[in-house]
Amino acid sequence: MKKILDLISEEMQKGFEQAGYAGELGRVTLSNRPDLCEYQCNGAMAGAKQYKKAPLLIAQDVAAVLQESEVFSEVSAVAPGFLNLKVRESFLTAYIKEMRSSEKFGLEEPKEPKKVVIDYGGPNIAKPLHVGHLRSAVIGESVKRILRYCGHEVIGDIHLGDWGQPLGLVITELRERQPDLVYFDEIYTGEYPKEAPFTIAELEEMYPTASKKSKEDAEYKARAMEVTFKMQSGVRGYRAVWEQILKVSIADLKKNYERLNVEFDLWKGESDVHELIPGMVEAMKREGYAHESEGALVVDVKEESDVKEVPPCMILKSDGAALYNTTDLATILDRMNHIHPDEIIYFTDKRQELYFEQVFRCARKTKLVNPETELIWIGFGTMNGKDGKPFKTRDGGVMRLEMLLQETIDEMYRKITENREMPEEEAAQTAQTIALSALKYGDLSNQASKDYIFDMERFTSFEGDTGPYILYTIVRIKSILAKYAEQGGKIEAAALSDTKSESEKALVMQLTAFNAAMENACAEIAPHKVCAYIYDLANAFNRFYHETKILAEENEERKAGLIALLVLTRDVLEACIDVLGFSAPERM
RNA sequence: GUGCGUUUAGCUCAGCUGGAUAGAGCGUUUGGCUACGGACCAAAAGGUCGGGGGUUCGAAUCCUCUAACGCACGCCA
Repeated sequence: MKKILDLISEEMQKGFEQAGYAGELGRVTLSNRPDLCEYQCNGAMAGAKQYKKAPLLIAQDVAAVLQESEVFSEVSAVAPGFLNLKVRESFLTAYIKEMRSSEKFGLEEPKEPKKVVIDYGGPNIAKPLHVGHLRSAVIGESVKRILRYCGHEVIGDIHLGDWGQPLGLVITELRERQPDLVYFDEIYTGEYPKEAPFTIAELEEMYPTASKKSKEDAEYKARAMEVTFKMQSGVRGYRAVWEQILKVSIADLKKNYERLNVEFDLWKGESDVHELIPGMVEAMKREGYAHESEGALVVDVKEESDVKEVPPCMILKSDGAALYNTTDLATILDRMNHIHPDEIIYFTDKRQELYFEQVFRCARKTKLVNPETELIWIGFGTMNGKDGKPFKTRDGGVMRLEMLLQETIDEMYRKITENREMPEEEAAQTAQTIALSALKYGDLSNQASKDYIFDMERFTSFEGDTGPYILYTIVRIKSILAKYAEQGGKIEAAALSDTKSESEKALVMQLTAFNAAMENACAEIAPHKVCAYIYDLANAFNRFYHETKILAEENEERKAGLIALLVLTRDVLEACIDVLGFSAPERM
């Protein structure tokens, strides 16, 4: 169904045309002076020059022809030329009734649904998940859901880092510690053990150790590079260890992402495309795109319109080894071959901007993608601590994602058991649900591209612009609806009736803005717009709730109408938090 | 050095793509529970939108200069 602002604008356009002016002037927006009107139109001022007429006179002409409108209950022209509008309750009621009976509350399907691959998460199997991975996962997941909700076909790919130097380092460290493992016996031809020779905890500890050693000890580093090469070139035992690392690590990653309510459709990684690399590189050479420079193989990606230096995109290092660029390009090739997406969206730290610019240009130049394929990179800012510096643990180390989540859950558990009597198990479950909303809403309500400050106290608060506040509002509605059902009440969407108070009308108006808000968030790839929308909606509801008796309403017809309004509010809120990637409990 | 980003209330952030008196939350001050969840609601105080110049009837928003901070600039990812 059409967006409410479009419907209102259409009516306004008719007004302009009937009064003898151009219809396009009749664009209506939400009022920025709610004390004066509900909607406004500034077209008279925009048309003043064109018609060489005072804006106020134009506005008055338009207002005059709209006095009998079925949409507007009030149209007034005020200086210097604003058209102040109020809409009829019956118009709004008709709109939300249609919303209620429509799929996705009337959100229109896109004219041309796109096939989109979203590349997010990007953990390295040799390293533990830390807070830096949170943003990519949370934002990527939400964008995936928003696009999907809006009718696009979306494939989320975790794009594991499973083929680079970090793996070589970990294997080297393992060999240092357990040199006698059969994996490292290159004459061995038998089967390798099924059990991994390390636990996830050991694995997580080995990388930082090895990384530190390689920086201090050149010989160690050389060994690690050799090991990386052995693994990549398929030396049997090294490949078998690699498989063990992959297995142990993925099991742990799945557990962690599941707790975050993040689901990937594809668990592909760099290793999945490594066979594509030789052919791709060969083709780039053959077609004259790639050339040697300072010993390395590069593709020039400078363009004449550049105002800055854009270094060439490196395809192979001077030692002939592949690097991040190479696997990313091969991944694009792989996706084009097997998925044929219209669009690929990447979520990474914003420091990688230039890097992706190079990769995208290279992919275009070497015709890895079609000219119409959109490659979109979205960089997100750093999650900082209260001091404005990158978030650290109390003793200054890197905060592991698991720890952060657990701390948030503990804090939430403390709060709910303080306020409510609740069975142990339910409290634990609820604490998790609310903690996730706190963490995700705290992240998503900021613009992705900006750095943001992680403030546990603020995010877990039940007051203000927070996840828990949104959940509280939903739970409150559910509680009323449950009581209503206990009393034998029935829920009928058709019962929606004209609004009776200002706060009720404000709530309804906020509901009618749903499709515009969702569409906008989708078009701009901006989950924070969904957050802003539901925060306004929750506020509008709480205001309305506070001054309206619902279950105590004596007129049964009216009561049924109010209940229907509550149901719609709850459903819209839940649809929105679902695209944000969290959910609401029944009680809290 | 070059390029990109940020700068809005004490703090954390919005600002619907140029409109009226720049909005929220937290914090501060004050008021409101014999209704359905007071983990709520209402109100007040608090801003020369980093600074200068320009375009426009009209600028936080567009252009330009400038300052501070952050980031990136070939063999890391």
